[in-house]
This record gives sequence, C-alpha cells and structure tokens, in this order.
Amino acid sequence: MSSSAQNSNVKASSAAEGDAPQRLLVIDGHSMAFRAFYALPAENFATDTGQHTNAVYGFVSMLIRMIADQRPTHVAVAFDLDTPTFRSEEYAEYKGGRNKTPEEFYGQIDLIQKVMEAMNIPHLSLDGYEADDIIATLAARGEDAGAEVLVVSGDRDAFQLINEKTHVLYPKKGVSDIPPMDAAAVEQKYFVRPERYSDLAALVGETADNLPGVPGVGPKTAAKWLNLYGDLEGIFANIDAIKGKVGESLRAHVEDVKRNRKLNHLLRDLDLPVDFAALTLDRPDRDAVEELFDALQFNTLRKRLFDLFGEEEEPVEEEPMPEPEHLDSAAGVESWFAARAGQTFGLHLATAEAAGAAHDVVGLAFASDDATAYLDLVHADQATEAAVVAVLGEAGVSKTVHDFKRAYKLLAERGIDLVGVVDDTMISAYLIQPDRRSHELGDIAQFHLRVTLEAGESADNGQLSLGLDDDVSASAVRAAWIVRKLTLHLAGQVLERGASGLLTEMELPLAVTLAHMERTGIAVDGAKLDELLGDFTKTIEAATKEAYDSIGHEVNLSSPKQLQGVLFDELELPKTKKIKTGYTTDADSLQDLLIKTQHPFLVALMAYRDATKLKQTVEGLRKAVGEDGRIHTTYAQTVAATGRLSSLNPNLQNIPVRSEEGRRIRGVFVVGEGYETLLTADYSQIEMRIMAHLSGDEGLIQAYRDGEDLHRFVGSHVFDVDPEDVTGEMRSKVKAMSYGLAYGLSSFGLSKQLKISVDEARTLMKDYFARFGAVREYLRGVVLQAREDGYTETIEGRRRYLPDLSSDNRQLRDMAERAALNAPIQGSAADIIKRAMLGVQAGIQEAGLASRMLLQVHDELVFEVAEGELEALEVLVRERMGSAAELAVPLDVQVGIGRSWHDAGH
DNA sequence: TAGTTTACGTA
DNA sequence: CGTACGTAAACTAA
Repeated sequence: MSSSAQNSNVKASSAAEGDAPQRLLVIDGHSMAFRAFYALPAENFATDTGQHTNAVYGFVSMLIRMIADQRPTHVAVAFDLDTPTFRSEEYAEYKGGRNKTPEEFYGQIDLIQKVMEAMNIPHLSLDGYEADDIIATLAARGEDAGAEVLVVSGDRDAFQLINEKTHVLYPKKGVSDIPPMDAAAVEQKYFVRPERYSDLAALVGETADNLPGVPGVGPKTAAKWLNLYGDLEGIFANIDAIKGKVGESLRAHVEDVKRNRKLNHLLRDLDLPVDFAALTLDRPDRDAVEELFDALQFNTLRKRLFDLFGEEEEPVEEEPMPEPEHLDSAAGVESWFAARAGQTFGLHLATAEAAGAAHDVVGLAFASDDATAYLDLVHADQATEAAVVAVLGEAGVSKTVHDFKRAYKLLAERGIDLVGVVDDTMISAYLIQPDRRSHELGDIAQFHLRVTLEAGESADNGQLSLGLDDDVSASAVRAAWIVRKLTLHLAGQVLERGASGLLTEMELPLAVTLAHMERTGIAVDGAKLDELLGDFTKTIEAATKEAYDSIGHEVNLSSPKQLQGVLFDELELPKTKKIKTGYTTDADSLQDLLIKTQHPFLVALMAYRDATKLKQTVEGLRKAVGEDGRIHTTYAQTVAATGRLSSLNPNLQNIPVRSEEGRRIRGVFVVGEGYETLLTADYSQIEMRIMAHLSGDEGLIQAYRDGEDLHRFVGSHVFDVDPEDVTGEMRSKVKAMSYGLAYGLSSFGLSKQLKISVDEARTLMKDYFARFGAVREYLRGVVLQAREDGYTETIEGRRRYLPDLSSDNRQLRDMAERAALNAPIQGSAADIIKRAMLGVQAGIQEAGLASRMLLQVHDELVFEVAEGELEALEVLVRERMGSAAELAVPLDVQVGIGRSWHDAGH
C-alpha cells in the first residue's frame, strides 16, 4: 500500500476534546484542485520559473475560507492516484473519455500536497481506491467519533454520504460559492433521499465517470420508480410492471444499472493508517509555509493564512477613559500641558451650528496617554484662551487630530493657528486602506479599535447658544481619547505599509495648503452667472417646445423611463444597449439613433440634455457663491482610491471645457479685486509621460526628450508612415488608444470608441505593441506584480490594495485588473501634482509673494496673481511644477494668463 | 424620507 | 467589454 499520512507531528489536541462539538472537514483534493484551476486564469498565476500556480492558489484560498467559515476541529484531504482502482479493473471504460489534463495543471497537485504538509493537514491516498472511498471512510470514522462531518467535493457520488451528521459542500461555480447540501437539499433537487441517490445515479448514469445509464431515463423518472418501489431491488422485483418505452429500455439495460450501482457505491471501511485523532487541525509549520510560499510567490495568501492561525486576537479590553479635567484658567492650561510635556495630544474640536451650514468651535478636547481635558472656549476668559492658543500654535507640542484640514480651517476662522500636528487619523486610515468608502472617526474606530465612538450622540448636535453643553463636551473628550488611541494603533500599520513619508511629508503639509485654498476661494462674476442662466433657460424652453412638437405631446424630458416609452414604444426606434430598467437613452446611443433615423425628436432631446446640464451647473455655482462673492470648494483628501483629490460643494473639477457653450461657464470665474490676473498652469500629457517613464520604453522616452508631438510620433510608427504624413484620423486613433491603454482598454472597447471593427482595433493594438513592446511588458508586469503583492504602488510608494485580482469571479477580477493598470499611473500623477503644490506654496512664501493658489484640477493649478508678480510667479510655478518629480522624460508645463478662467485657458 | 438608478461633466 | 470622481433628477422602497 502507498498511503501517505505525512503528519507524524499531528497530535491529538486536548483543546478539541471534552464537550466542545467536533467538526471534520474532508476535502476531495483533485476535484477541488480542478475547480480552482478552471476558476482562475492560469496565465496570471505563475512563478518566475514558469510553474503555474492557479490551482494551488485557488485551492489554498478555498481551504482558508472553509476553515475560517466552518471552524473545523479536524481536517483531511484525499487524493486519487494514477494507478488502477478496483473500479477500472471491474469496468475498463470507467472514467474513460475524459479530456487530457491541461499542461498548465501539471505539477500543481504535488504543490498542493506540499502546502498541506506545511500546513500540517494530512493528505491521504490509497492504491487501488479513489479519493471518494477515502472520504467515505473518513466520514464514517468522524461520525463514529461523534463529530459533525463536512465533505467538500464536486463529485455527486458524495451525496450518498449525506445524513444527519454529514453534509456535503458542493461548489456551484468557482471555489467561493459553495452552499452546503443536506438531506433536504438533495431531496429538493433530485426528489429522493440521499440514501437512494446512488440508486438514482445508477439508473440515470454519470457522464463524468463514463457510466451510461438507462436511455430515456432522467432523474425524474428514476425518482418516480424509486419512490414507488422503495429501492433498486424493489424496481428489479417489479420490473415487468413498468410499462412503455422506458420500461423496455430499463429491461434491456439491467446489467448496466447493476454495474453502475456497484461502481458508484463508496467504500466506508478502507484500511487507512490514521485514526480520527490524527486529523486534528494543528497550526501550520510557520517556517515551512514561509519557504514554500516564497517559492510560490503567494504573499497575500501567506498573510491570510497566518491571520487565520494567528494568535487569537484579544478582544480589545477598553481602557477606561480618565475623567476630563476642566481647563478654566491660564494657569490651569499651562500646568496641565507642562505636567505632560513631550507627549502627543489627541485633539478634538467641539463645534456648534453657526449661521447657515457653517460651524463654530465652542470647545477644545485633549487626550494624553493617561488624562483628558476640556476647555470651554465660549466662556473662557482672554488669558485662558491665550494660553491654549499658545499650545495650539507651538510646534513643539505634538498633536494628533481627525480631519486636520477641517480643524485647521475651523480654528483659522477664530484666528487661531494650529501647528505641530503629527498625525491625522483620517489620512492615516486612508493611506492604509485607500479603497474604504468612509474614513469617518466612528467608522475607523469601529474597524481598527472595535470600539464605538459614541452611543447615539454625535459631537456637533448640541444646543450651545447658552454655553457649555455636557453632551457636547463629553463626546468631544471621548473623540479626542479615541483619536489618541487610533494614532497609536495606526502608526505601526502606516509604517509597515511604507506610508510614513507620504503622511508626514506630503499629506499633512498638503492639508494646510488645501485649507488656505479653500478659505481663499475663487471670485465669480455674478452678473455673468445670471446672464448664462437666462441663456441656458431660453435654450431649454426652445428645445422643449421642439421636442413636444415633434412627437405631438408633452413628456418629462428628464425622465429616462418616460423617454424609453417615447423612443422605443411610441416611435418604435431601434433598441439601444440594455440596462437594468430597459434600454439606455444616453448621449452616445441617441447619437447612433439620430444617424439611423434622423428623427427630429432626438435633435431636440439632445439640445435639451446639453442645456439642462449646463443650467444645473450654473445654478449650483450660483447657490455656492459666498458673502465674499467667491466660491469656496472643499477638497476631499481621503476619498479617491488612487491618491487624487476630489472636489465637492461645489465640484470645481468638472466645470465644462470641451464645448464652446460649456466653456462660457469658465468665463464667470474671474480675478478678484486687488489682483492683476488669473494664471493657469497644467501638465501636458502627464499620464502618458508617466507611462513612458514606468515602462522604460526607449521609443516613447526619446520622443518626449526630443519634444515631439507624441501622438504624431506614435502614429507614424504604428501606421508606418513619415511623421508629416500622419493624418488627423490616424492621430486621433492613436491618441484614443494610448490613453485607453492606461485604463485597461480592450480591443472591443477601442473598436466601440473609434467606431471601427474589432479586427481593426485588434490590429491597431498589435501594431502599437509591436513598436512599443516595453509598454506591453510593463502593463503585463503590473498586473502580475500586483497579484503577487496584493497591491500596486505609485512613484511615491502610495499603495492601492486589490484583493480582487485573485477573485474567481471573472467580472470582479477584470475590474481589479483594470484598476491595477490605472492606479500607478493616475496615482503617480496625483503624487506629482501634490509635490508641485507643496513646492509652489513654499516658493510663494519664501519669495514673500502675495499671489495665491486657488484651485487644483488633477493636472492643472489656478492662481490669482497679485499686482506686479506675474513674471515672478510664472517662473516660480514653471520651476516647481517642472521639478516635482525626476522622470526619464521631462515634465512639460503650459501656462495661460487671463482675467477669467476661460481667458487663462489654452 | 432614504437609497438607487441613470445620465453626464471633468482629468 | 476604459480609470478616477460628484451632482442632480427621477424613481423605488420603506
């Protein structure tokens, strides 16, 4: 015999004994390995030596998930051997006709077995028998030991094992969706109890095992007979009573059925050299796992595995918060901080609703390692306030806050400077998990510390007109205490993820710069705004009338649902792309419909859409104009997963620029009183330059160094013509492709965008990569590396974690791959302009200029230039933006000047 | 009233 | 079947 129970060091655990329920997980090794193999693309999972690992990865991933979800006390994996079994001896064609094992699968079973050995999980196989028999035997032993048994198998023969103690986990698709099958589930699906399943399978046959059943008999007929006559024996006893074609068919194939039944019966009493205790789940052999996973290049899986078996996480015993001290005198403030010199203080601002949507600071909460304090700013006398202002403005006193930019602005409203901030828990949490949707204090406290910020009350909902409110001060103190704890907790993870530099050298200083930009705002011309609103309103009215006339009745042109009725039911235009609620009416499709049908309603509808969009934008801007005649956007520093900023209330990063009508809106953003002009500065083609840099493609790099028209240059190579012979059409195709590549564009997508055939698009891409091979290598490498590491990285080391790169869900995986292609490029561009902003801001200060930075639009900065500073500022901006990163290609900066954003554009 | 869907503006 | 965002209106569910 060649049984291999490798684990001499698996010992009976005492933890699993006693009253604790025992649970045995038995896995069909080959079956699950194949599942994993087909669920994950082999080309994305390979080591440097060329060994494919997709089946290994999927198998181990599935195993980890099973152990985490099911919490078994005992685990075993059974494998088939290549040698003949009693079944193939009996019936030579058993399991014949199967497709040849794919080449990429070779060696992966061995690797899975090695992983099992490293994980101290017994794997078994037995000469002459199949894995199913081993599983059946182990299940029987588990049942005898009083354990609950879970069989994981993609083989339906396992259903015969189901009873009250034993359930089967039968994978539906991939390796992540594995619903448990119990007796009821089998009955629902096959109309017989599990103990009759083998009889049913014998009648119906099993294609996968090359066992033909009775022709014309499916599960329904078989179940009917079995329920009528009890079991197979009963059927045979009454075989002559069965009428019709199927009856004849059955009588003609009795021998086949008997053979099938003999072969699909699983043996439950094999002589296996392990007892139940030997299957006890033990901890992995850490060193062996390290070594093996190094070779397999499984980095994220290693973490998941060790997390699973890691030290049981202590439920965070919440340290009782010290009673807050009330700081109500200058001496009190000074002595409280003096007694804790050198510590880092959690700071939280208590705020109250002020006029409009604004907030006022009404109090300050502090938390040190072992004490908390609250200062009521509303009632504090001047000396007390001066004392705390000194603390806040003292760089030597370290503070940590949640949402530094907000705190900085709130304090700046009162003329207070906040200095010495060494951590912002919102930014730290963001750098650790940039994909999280919320980084609010309560959410990250819950996630990282497993504590609740506040039961019910939030920090700024108190009625404070009369002064100190207990709830408000209490929740502010609590928040400061949590912020302090979070900083301690997050610091290690920030360091571990290489984000310390980003935090202290980039994001924290940037918060101050952004605060200044937000407070400054940008001036708008109110009269011009009103004029635009009138113009767009007129256009809307005209378009609406035209639309109604062309179809003979009214309809809400803003309602996609009503439009569907008009377009596809009433006018019976050709159907567009399907969406959840029917067929899309988006601009692209309307354009297509117009070309096909020339229907005047479409023209009016498109004009209506354009004009309403513009009007909405104008209305939004008008509502956002402050008392100072300026618009103050807010930049979200912890929202975009790639590292970009986003802009809200209002969004000034999506002001129209492409259409002439839309560009008029840029004309309302003007230079403010006392200033000379606006200046815009933008990076030209920064993402393409980053692509050239990251890929190291000599052709692209040289083109940029020579200052060539990049798209013309690429076009001449792709279409194999002289640069001067590149037509406008060729240039725009190449441009679309070049940008598309950074987004993971497919040939299908490219064909759609350029309105060319998929074949033509494919050829275009092929020719592109033939000339710029390094780009293809780079893009391929990004995904492979990210899959291995679990994250992508920008030039400043900003990471984005993409666990879905290993998902067996095709759609999720594809999305993650595209995100992986784009994140380093978009994120590096974000790094560069952030560096540039800090550089420019520092330069303005060093030079003592009165000019100021107003807006950032991803690759563009907008400045308000003070009298006589135009030349100095332009030089400064060009210099600092141009030197914000050292790339293999130059960073080209284009500058425009004008009294409005429109005029300064270029 | 709160959340979702559709559409569309920017880089 | 191209990434990253924010906003608004209509619609749906509670």
